[in-house]
Amino acid sequence: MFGIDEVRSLVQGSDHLGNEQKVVTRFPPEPNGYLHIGHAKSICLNFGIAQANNGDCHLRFDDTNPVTEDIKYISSIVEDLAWLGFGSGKPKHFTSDYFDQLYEWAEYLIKNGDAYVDDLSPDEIREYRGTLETVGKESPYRERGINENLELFRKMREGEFEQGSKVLRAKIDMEAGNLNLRDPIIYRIINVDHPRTKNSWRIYPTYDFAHGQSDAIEGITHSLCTLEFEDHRPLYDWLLDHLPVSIRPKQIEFSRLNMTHTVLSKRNLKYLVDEGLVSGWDDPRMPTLSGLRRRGIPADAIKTFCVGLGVTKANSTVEMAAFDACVREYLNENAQRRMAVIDPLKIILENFEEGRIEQLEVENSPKSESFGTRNLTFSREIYIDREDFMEDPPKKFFRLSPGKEVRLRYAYLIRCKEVVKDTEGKIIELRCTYDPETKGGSAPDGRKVKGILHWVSSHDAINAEIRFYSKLFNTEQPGKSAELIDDLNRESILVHKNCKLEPSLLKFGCEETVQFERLGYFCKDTDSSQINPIFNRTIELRDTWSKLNPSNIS
RNA sequence: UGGGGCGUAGCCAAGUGGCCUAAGGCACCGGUUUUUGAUAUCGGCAUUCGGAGGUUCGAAUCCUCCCGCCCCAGCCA
Repeated sequence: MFGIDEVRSLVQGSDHLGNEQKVVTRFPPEPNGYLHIGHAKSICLNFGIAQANNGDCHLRFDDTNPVTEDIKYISSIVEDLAWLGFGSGKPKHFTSDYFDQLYEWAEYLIKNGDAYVDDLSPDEIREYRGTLETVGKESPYRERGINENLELFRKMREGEFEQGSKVLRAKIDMEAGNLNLRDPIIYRIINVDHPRTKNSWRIYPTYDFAHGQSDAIEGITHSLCTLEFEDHRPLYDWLLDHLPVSIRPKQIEFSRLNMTHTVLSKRNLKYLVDEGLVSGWDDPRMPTLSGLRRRGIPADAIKTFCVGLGVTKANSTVEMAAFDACVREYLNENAQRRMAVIDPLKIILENFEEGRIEQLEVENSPKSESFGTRNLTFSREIYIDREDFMEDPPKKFFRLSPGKEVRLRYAYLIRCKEVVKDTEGKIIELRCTYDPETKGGSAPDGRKVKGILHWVSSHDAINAEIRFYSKLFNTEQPGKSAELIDDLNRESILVHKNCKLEPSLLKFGCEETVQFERLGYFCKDTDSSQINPIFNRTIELRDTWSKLNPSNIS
């Protein structure tokens, strides 16, 4: 087990390096999906170590399999990476750029008697490989002559053989306990054009034959990868030992990020998208970087979270609450405050003159004066949230109820005089009075008012749709004890229409997350338009009250 | 009776033989402050390090055995 500092010292104290060698790491996504928070961990680790050591970190697309990869993913990956604050904005490294070198090295192996062309079928290869508990047996083609191998391999390259009919294998040890060493396939025929090399190649190197070598070509000193590649390290080293490479990258494994209440595998994420269970890769409920961004989570909050993660070899699952805490901590310091009413309940202030409008200058954040101030308008008719009024309140409810007094944030103390209902008995309006002596919210007589409500003035409030997002799955480990779909939280999105916002909110951009006081953090959604503003709830505020009295929250 | 890993509080995780009757964060519980039931702040939360033996004056740290969990039988990465 090792911590991030140990990875750093591992890097710094590496004896496999020459004294003066610069540390170079790499982040090697395969262009076949979108980046998610798990990738962010790897990104922050790799780029972080490079920065800490005055080194470099290469974004390298590991594009060795043209059947699953697509060029369209490259731009999203580059974009997400740049959003996080890493990379130059344009991709510079591709495994496919090394196909010529890789091919040459394959011939080098053949010439040294370290690789051979195998005619066994895929089924036969599997059969010959043996099982976890029984050794494999050697292919009848294993002892072909070097010239025959060379000739066959060149014909493979020329496209003379059917896909699946031949492969190039490293000649290692069919009896090895580690299956990866049982003559691993290093080149296979794939009669498919490559997104970048087009129709130049009919054979493509496997991950095992491409990764370490690409590392060597780029001068990568530390190749950090996830635990499932531990078994591949002996092969990674074997290949480098048998090839004329000048530098020796070192593979170091650490555990991938797992989080509760979500899924972090391409397969499951793709399933959610393909089945229409979410609106797309950038659905605000998705743990993808594009989804988190759309939900309003700042890149810096993600980075802080990732830097704080343990870099160890223990399989672990981080509670979503830890991520939430990180997001709240960041937003509490950096987000401006505004007021918004989700479910408007009209209040008429009977003693406030009709037609009169008052301007109130209020701070944009209690955290720092540097956020500046804005004006709120106050008028005879205002809205509060329906949830903040109870006709027959429980004991500790200190919001508004008949006869009670509360403070309207930044404005005045008001007292509820009368509840107006429609014929159905639904409350449609509250008649209240305000205390003119309490402008700004403090009473000259020093009387304490515990309840404080957010509000907007009906005079200039704007209408908006607000989408409340919550965890995508109800269970901590979705799909563990049921089908994935059964664990889905069917209420992970709740849309509220006809919400009332203070007008200054119109000026905010999509990624400028603001706090709606007493409610949470929100940001404008990309679906938003001038006439139809839409906001996403990024995350709710901590709420001790609803936790203590869940039944009091409608 | 294949190989490779991992096991410190509900979660993540420091710790590499003595200052460990085990840091820190999240979660949780309780107090204070508060014009956000937010924030801030204070306090509580492992006599114990998967278990059992052993070595040692001294062990989470070293040794032995045992138990549990994860990964590997793609011409995926």
